[in-house]
Amino acid sequence: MSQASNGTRVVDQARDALAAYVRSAPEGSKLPPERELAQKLGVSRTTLRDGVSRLALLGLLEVRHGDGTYVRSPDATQLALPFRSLLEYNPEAPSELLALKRLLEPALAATAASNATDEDVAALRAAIQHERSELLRYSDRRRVPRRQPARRSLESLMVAAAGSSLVGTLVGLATELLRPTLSERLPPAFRQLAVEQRGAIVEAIAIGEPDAARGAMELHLNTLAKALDAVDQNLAPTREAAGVAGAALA
Amino acid sequence: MSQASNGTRVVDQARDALAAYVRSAPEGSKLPPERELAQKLGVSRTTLRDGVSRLALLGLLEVRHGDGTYVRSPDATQLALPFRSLLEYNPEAPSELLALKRLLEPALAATAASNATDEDVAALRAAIQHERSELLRYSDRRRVPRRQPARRSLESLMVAAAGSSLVGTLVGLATELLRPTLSERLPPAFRQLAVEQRGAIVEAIAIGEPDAARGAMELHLNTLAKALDAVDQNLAPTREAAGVAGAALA
DNA sequence: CCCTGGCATAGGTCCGACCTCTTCTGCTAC
DNA sequence: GTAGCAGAAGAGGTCGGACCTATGCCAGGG
Repeated sequence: MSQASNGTRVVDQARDALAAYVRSAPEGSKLPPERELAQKLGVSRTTLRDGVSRLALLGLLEVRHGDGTYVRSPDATQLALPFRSLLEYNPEAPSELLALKRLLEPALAATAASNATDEDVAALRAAIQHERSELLRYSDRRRVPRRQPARRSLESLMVAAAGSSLVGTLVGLATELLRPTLSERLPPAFRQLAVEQRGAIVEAIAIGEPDAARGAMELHLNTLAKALDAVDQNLAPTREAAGVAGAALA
Repeated sequence: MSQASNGTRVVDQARDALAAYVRSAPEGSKLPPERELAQKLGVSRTTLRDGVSRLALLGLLEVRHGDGTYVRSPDATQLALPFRSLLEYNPEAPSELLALKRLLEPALAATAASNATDEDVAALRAAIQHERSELLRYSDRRRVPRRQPARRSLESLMVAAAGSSLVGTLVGLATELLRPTLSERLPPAFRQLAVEQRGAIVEAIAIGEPDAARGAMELHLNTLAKALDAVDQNLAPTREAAGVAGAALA
């Protein structure tokens, strides 16, 4: 195992024992009560709780007050926590997240285009259709309402279509961290263009053309970057970025 | 502040209070003892320790047994922890890490070529020279000795030259996680080629040619990927990967 | 001058008690 | 018979205090 794990501290042993326990347990299963588990591992409940807390922070466990502790599979949402604290210090975070997406997502879209199943394509189209209908319904309001948690984003579906890889996890992470900034700072008029660009990505994936998907994604992210830059300089972003997108589409 | 922070749990309040404390404290400063700090925040020492443990896991604090708790600035090393646990499950981790590096590092090398100062270049050349001498000294041994902690890797210097960005952090992270696998699974004969390829990258950065740096980095990573694939299939990697590198150099 | 030993202080672990929340159960009222 | 509420049971959350162990510092002896 990793050499960073061992140590003379009891809590590390407890954490490793717990990690081994969790590894062999099925997703969603319930752990024994803390008192019982502590006795079984030969440590105090305080120490056990410390170890549980660390694994919970890593997303391997979910602790529910009054109910129990459950085995979870870590995903981007859990990993977002450490990154969030890191990015809170940095005012450049949005542009850096976007830069990261520009490096990763074109490749991810290409992979998705090669691997997507019919079900993936159906889900992607449904997501786009949902975005379109949402756009129509709330086009006259300033604030976009809270999106339904059940509805997965285009990015997460793309990640699924490309296969759950490290790159996919990072893309999901960056997307989640960037989402609030985009919805706050970009004018609503931009959503129309963004949705259509995302639709183009989906269709490129649907017909299984990696290069087309890559190009469509690059175009989309370039547009977003331009818009964000314009907002940063207190300019009206609509004209310039829309012009860029239009020229590229022609 | 983040809405994920608040909650009815005492430990969350303590953690937030601590985070605020840490934010305003200078790097390297020492926190008050746990007993005192717990009383000051109005929570028990158990709860305070839980909060401290979480911030330590995020890399914002460093706890030293018998000494004290110190304020730290989070870096890639700290962020590596959650990722390490995530990647321990995945046997495909090395190839995925390498895939990530292939997406990020060429761009990073290009940026470094545009931004590197004379001091950066000097440090990069020194790092390469050190790798060369190390190669000579230990060329007849199987194991490469533990590298000096004071000596920074080519990657971390490149990150510094490119400016400390999110992409740089991720590259440093991937490099650190991948290092043990590479040193274990790649034959020692490969180090000679790798060092020379890295030297080419450094010289491209030195003369300020982004495209050359990008290309040199792509070549280096392609070679690594080929070699790793060959090892995975229990083949002798030297011939094939060296051939690829030679062809690309011609 | 260096080394060594011990003391003060810091974090690490344990215990046992109590609090709060969730769930389930069984009684009660309609 | 069913809907709804109250209580019990059991889970995690918090507490305070005791003791263990590692570190840093300083005095004393070589």
